[in-house]
Amino acid sequence: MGRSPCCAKGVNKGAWSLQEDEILINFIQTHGQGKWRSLPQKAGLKRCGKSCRLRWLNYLRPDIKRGDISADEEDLIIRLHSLLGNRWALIAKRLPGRTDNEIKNYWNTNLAKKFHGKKSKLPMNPKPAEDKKPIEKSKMKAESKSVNESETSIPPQEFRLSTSQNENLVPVDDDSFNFLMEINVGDVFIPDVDFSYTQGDQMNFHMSNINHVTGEENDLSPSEDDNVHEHEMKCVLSSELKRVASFLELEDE
DNA sequence: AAGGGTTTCAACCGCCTCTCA
DNA sequence: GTGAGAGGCGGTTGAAACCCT
Repeated sequence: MGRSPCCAKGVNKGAWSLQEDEILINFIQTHGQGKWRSLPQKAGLKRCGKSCRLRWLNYLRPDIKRGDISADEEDLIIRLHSLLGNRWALIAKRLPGRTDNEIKNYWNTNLAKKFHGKKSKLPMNPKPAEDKKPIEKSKMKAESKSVNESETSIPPQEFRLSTSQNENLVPVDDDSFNFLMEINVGDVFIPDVDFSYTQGDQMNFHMSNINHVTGEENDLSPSEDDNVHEHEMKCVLSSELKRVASFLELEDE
């Protein structure tokens, strides 16, 4: 009947006591972390191994940063969430000392309401004019020329930022995937492009709400020219995602 | 002060992926 | 190549804290 339960009966649940915390900290300090399933028994804790892992990673780890999320951190969370979606662990990797659980909670309690249903309305950092380089549609199409023509359909699936094995990255896990933002960390900029994905033979592709150099609202509404075939879209997205992956240093070692 | 509603966040649950024999 | 076990992850829950009347 499926997998065996990860936790044996009789383990403690709920909030951790100070004594339990001390036992876990002492054990990990002397033996290191890992082997979570066997840890409770070895440490003498009446806890599930996964519970120990979670307690350590989310609360007891010495490098946990306590205190409120700063404005900079919030801004980064917003931008990364726009790019990565609910991939809290990935987002947390970009915020030293913050845990995926903390970021997830922060998003759900503070930011979700703010941005729910507000595509392309994310705050933008004003940038010097020379840094603004919206993708040109003509360039997009030119890039799509290299696409493997034999590939005719892409099943909806989760895209991966890892590019080491899949030369052609495959979007998308949602009805839409939005590059909503202009990433501004380091020297890499991801232009503010909205890729609307429609399941079927074609994707409707259009750039929207591009924050131009002047800051003026653009009027690039979808048109015939904006429609590209799915595999072309794949190529474009692949190119963009590689840039993102490179920027985020998320590619496989 | 009381109590009812709302918010917060630590912890749990269950599925997915990875690793190794 | 395959299956089992362990780790990782995102969604969800629920107790405690907080707020409002």
